[in-house]
Amino acid sequence: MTISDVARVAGVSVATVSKVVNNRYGVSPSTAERVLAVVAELGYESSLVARSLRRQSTNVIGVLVAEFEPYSTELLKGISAAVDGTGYELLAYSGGSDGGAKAGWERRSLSRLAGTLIDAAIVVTPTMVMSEPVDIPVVAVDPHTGPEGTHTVDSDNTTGARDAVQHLLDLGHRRIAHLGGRTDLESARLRELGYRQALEAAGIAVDPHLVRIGGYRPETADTPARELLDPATGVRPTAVFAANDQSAIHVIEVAQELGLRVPEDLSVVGFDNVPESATSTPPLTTVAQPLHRMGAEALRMVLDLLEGAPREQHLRLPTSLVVRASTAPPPD
Amino acid sequence: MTISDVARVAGVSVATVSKVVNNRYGVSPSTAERVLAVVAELGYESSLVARSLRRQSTNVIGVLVAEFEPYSTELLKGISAAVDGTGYELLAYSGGSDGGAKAGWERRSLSRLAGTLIDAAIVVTPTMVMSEPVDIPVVAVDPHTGPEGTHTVDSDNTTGARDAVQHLLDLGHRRIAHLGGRTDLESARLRELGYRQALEAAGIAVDPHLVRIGGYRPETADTPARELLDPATGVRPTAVFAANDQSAIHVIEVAQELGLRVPEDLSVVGFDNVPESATSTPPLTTVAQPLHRMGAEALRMVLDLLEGAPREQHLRLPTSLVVRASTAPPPD
DNA sequence: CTGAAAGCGCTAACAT
DNA sequence: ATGTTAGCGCTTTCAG
Repeated sequence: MTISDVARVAGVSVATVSKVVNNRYGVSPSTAERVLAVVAELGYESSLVARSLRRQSTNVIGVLVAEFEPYSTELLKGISAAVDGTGYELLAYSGGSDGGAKAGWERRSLSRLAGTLIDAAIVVTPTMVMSEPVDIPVVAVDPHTGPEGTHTVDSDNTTGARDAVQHLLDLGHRRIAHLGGRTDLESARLRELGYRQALEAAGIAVDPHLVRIGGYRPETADTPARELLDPATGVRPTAVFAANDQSAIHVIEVAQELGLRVPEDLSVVGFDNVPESATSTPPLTTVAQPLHRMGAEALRMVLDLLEGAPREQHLRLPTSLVVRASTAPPPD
Repeated sequence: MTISDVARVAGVSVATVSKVVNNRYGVSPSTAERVLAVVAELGYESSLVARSLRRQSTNVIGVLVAEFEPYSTELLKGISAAVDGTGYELLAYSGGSDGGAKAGWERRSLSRLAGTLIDAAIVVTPTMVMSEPVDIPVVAVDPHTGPEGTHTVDSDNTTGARDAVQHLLDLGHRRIAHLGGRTDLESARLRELGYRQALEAAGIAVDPHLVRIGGYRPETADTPARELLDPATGVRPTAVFAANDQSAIHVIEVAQELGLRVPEDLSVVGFDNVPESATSTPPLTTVAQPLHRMGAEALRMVLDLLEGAPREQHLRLPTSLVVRASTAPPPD
């Protein structure tokens, strides 16, 4: 079903059909009507691909993610709600499958889609500096290098992390471990920073054995979580602050597998407040990022960029602590 | 950054570059090496659009949704996890914005993407019969007309709904309302059927005043929810079985706004078990659909179709009741 | 082994 | 008002 089919059936040239479906001047009402009838009859819809190859603008915003997991899909919900009524459509592309291991997926995806398929892009947790700028507006959410280079939207990771650890300190914990995030992400660095700041402020030295890299994903968090909770490794922490909810939930599962009760024997705090954090057993205490709002703001920003409106290069939103049932005073 | 740029810098023709990047025969090792070096240096990545216009296959599976809300994103998580390691990439397209009101979005989106951009499609809650079959494999999740025509994946809506209502009956409820779903979706029809069956089996006549159309969305559910709970409309129900979680959560909000306590004054049951159902206050009792698995199965099915493997046309997965805190015996 | 040329579906100048 | 033509970036015969 191509434009040629329509042209043939309607007895006109493809150019005329193109003009009609794009409301261009220079076509008689009668022909336009006839063409429109054929379009409706055949159910013709112009190919996004062919059109975008020829045109400069497609009216679609790309959302580039490594994979569709709780974090990116929450963002997506916010973006989707915000795009409503703007006339733009959304195209979410996951080009970094295979365990999220393929570094540089965002540059690849951007090259593949930009310039043609999408007018602008929101890229979620890019792992690299977007050195060579593409020709379309790009907003990064939770970027690699933190505020610098491209436009970004993120939340106050340091303060959020400090609040999380302070909550554990207030409960009486002293041996607090940190299961870090992805070393290539600024957010992970800042959360660890907040962890260290909170401990220092409380006059507690950071025990290097209690700080591990969890990688943000359940699979990558498994080994470090076991090491942290293994009695053979040293004195077990009474609490774990994990760098995100997915790894925090995995810590709970590992703990329970090891016969530890949460929160009686071990307190666990996460980060993000994805909906899944409320469904774990016990429900997870976590630092909430305003993910829907972050998505909406990223969309707003990329739209402004598209229209040439001036924008601050960075937007940082506040976090808030959500206390649920995975934290309690330490044993003894 | 196009193939011509690479060709120029490498001092070869575009045809040669194309052969190199696609591992075609007939290129001397030395040229290939030189081209590859330029590709790496320039960070060239072939345009998905241009390539797909010329080729027949793109190795990307399309997921067509009206919007990114809790239901479709849960499916997406399952699809995303299942695509990992298959070599395919995912492109989720939301073409039905503007309140999800634009009927026929799935046909439009399919026409725009099929044949070029995507090799196959999973379409989520299509509102129309996909009469004119496109030339690519399509699997529908929770379709309009129920098992018929295209390949489908869904869950046992009738049994699930019966279980939900039976749970309320077991608690002692007799005046049980139903806030229905989207009339254009088979799932909504079947859930209402289950509701009626359960009441009939218990010897309770269905009160027409207690059955309203909620449309699956918070906005569309608002008015019918208020009518259901308005004392002026008649004797208030002691329980509401909503056709999905989003509208059930909205019922809880409306009830609380009206000064009703959930579950003391009003019990509420939802359907789907999206993660959000656990975060409402109180947490929602609901019928769980295996959404991740449904997404994974839909992907598996569409991949089999792509490879010409024979498949049953319909796959129906079981539901299960998840009892949380939004249900209790009726007042008095 | 390499390049010239055609063509995928469409739009935009430019004729007629 | 309509049609012809070129060309978007790429792959693929087909000559050289």
